[in-house]
Amino acid sequence: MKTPAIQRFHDALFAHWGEQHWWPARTRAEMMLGAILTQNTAWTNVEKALSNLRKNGALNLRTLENCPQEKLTGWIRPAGYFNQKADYIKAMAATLRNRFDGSLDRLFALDTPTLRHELLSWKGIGPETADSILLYAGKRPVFVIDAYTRRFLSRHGLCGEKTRYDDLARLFADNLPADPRLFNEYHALIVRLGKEHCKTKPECTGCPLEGIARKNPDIGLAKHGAV
DNA sequence: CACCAGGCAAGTA
DNA sequence: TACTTGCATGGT
Repeated sequence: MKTPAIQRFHDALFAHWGEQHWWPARTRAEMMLGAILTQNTAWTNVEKALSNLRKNGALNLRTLENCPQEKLTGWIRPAGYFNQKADYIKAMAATLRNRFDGSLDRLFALDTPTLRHELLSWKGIGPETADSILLYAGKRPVFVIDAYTRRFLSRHGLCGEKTRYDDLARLFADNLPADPRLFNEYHALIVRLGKEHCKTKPECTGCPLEGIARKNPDIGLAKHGAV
């Protein structure tokens, strides 16, 4: 199904804000830790947790696998759900060593479908976290469907409330070239839109997308401001 | 005080 | 398959 607005929205957002330089992490390990820590949690709290890990030289999976559980929960406490997330991180580190010789290079040598299936088999890694890792650490052309993306699509009448994750992902895959750089920027732009604009102005007056919504009857300005 | 924030697993019907 | 519940901190 063709939905040209998907491409147009990206172009308008990119023209308005430009490159977003995501994911904010220096290494794949830091990226993957952030992906777990940010689950249902404000990014500002994740930054505190990552800062604690960095201060203690624990932004790598070998250190994290061997450190005491109480150390780890203490460091990531600000990110919430710290008992669960500590287990997820410990399990990730152990799996990486047991099945991939502790090498992220070996993990990311897997082809995209195999790597996605592998990540989804890890405790604490669901579709959103897996796809974040695929896109931002693995540079694969996989679109991330998170709470911001759902709100964005829903507000613009491009999906229903109960649309499945895979159907939302297909909406992007079917209307964009499979370019990881494009997927990267688009998702980051959607998050920025949700964070700093639509959050404070749900009606989206002055929103970078208002003009597009006005010109396209299939989108409809009425739905533009809907929840 | 309530409500939310870049989810997921486990249990139930 | 389609709900429901627990997990937890910090900001508004």
